[in-house]
Amino acid sequence: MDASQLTELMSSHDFMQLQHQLHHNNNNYNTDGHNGLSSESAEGSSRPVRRATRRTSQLSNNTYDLEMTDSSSQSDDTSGGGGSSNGGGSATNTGQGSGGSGAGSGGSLGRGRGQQTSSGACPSTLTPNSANSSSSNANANANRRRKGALNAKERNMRRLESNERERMRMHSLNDAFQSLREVIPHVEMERRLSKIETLTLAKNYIINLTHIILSKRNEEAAALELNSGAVGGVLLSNLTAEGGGTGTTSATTLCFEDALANGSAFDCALLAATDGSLLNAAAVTASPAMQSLQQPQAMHMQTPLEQQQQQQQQQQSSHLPHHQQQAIHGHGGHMGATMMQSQQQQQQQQQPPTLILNGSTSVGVGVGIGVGVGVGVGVGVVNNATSFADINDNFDEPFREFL
DNA sequence: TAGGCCATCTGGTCCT
DNA sequence: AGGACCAGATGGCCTA
Repeated sequence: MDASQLTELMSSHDFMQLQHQLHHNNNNYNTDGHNGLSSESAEGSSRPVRRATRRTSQLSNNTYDLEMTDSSSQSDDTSGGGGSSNGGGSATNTGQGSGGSGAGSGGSLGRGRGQQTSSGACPSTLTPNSANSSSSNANANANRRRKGALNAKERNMRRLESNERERMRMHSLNDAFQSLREVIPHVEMERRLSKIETLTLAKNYIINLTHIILSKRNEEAAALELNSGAVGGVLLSNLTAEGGGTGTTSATTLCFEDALANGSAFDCALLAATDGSLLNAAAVTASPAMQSLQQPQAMHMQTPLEQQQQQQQQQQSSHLPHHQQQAIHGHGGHMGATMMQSQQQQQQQQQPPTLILNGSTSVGVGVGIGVGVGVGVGVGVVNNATSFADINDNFDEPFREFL
């Protein structure tokens, strides 16, 4: 898959096609999920290597002359960078800075942030000149030169510090981009995603997930009506059963981590049981690409037949007694006797819905997880539960209504 | 060789 | 006042 194809897919928001492409791609690009830089460099992408090289080289080539004391070239021109002995950037600024109408000043005018008080002239360049004109005797000039010399050295130091901070800031930004690359499902490429590609894919992926959530929510709402008030599988919705004698609604947990770790089929059975019974389950098909981030060998696209079988299983399970349902397909670390006890305990309380995003973010305490071929009942106890209201504030529509 | 992408420097602006 | 943020400029690296 080349860049043009990827761009086309990104523009079409077609993540299913992306998944399909991924399914046919045997490349193990970025499958470790954590060491993106090293893995990519080992797989032929030169960008990470180049970045690391440039990090060190730039630092070592930083030839700022901290001993420069020529106030005529530095104190009078704060924007031209005359004292800088760095690369081409400062060379260009030397010609533009003193003019006050260089590209830098013009570019800042276009920023939406804040107000602009000048229309191109650089105010900072006037301050040293005005200070210079205020002193007329030799002592004052000498003091000014000494002061200017100190200012030059100090400015150089400040500039170095500022450059270092800017580098660190950009590095953190790039690290964030890398983290984003690692969680976005995308078709393997011989090179890593560029920044713009990463952002575009992330945006489209969020859009697709939103659509999935909304569609599932609609399905559950329809199922809820068919079941005459029975509480069905709920996806990120805090449904409260008011009819059918079902009592209160327990927490609903959507554990993407479980889905990712489940292997072949990663259909989340989302349970919202009032008394622990499994009434319905929603199958959420996670992205194979996302799954491949943690399990590169596993790749399973749910076929229509499998979906039908799963629906049948779900329907069968929905008629099982409580104790039998608990025995169905327990899942991994979230299952077990103690978990069941915890579930019963937690069912005594009305819990907010829980959203676990790849094991890193947790909201509230969740009860009821079923992942895999069948459906099951489990208890997911989420540590470090954050205040539900606080988390809710971090979500924008349409997700806020789900929480 | 042109174009894309990136890292870095730099100065301006805003915020605390 | 100092730091964060931003955007322009520049040069290097890579690929088609």
